[in-house]
Amino acid sequence: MFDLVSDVDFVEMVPNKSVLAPKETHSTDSNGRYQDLTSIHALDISTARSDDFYATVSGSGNGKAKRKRVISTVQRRAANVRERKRMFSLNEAFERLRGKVPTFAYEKRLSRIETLRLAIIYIAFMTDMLENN
DNA sequence: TAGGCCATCTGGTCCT
DNA sequence: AGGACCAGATGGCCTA
Repeated sequence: MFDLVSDVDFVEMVPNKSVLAPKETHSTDSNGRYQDLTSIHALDISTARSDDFYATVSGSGNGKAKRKRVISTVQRRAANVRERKRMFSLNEAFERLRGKVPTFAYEKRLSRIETLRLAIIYIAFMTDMLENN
């Protein structure tokens, strides 16, 4: 079950893609998306009024109107930037975990799901070692 | 070409 | 009120 651990190799896995950093340039997407999303500092949220962020939605049967949060384009872009940063830090954590999980040196870079599964196996193995020694 | 993986966007919900 | 978190959708890239 733990055969791969016999060839323990804490090789630093080099990412084969430069996908670990948020996009720093404007997109060339044919749909024109990702434009001006580089820096949160470039976003001007000051012009948006809080009233702009809510819309009345017809109720779901009980006649009561719901207040749905509707954000402006500027706020949506800011949220997108935050989400990219969040995913970036998540990927950094995955990268650190890859560095701790033993793999064969010639193996290709572990995917995120592979990293998690292997980490589970590795932790179980180490726990077993501790408990039986 | 299909399938896997990933980045990104987006809207909903939770939390501070 | 607004940021963090999450999951679904979408599209691009890569490999078998």
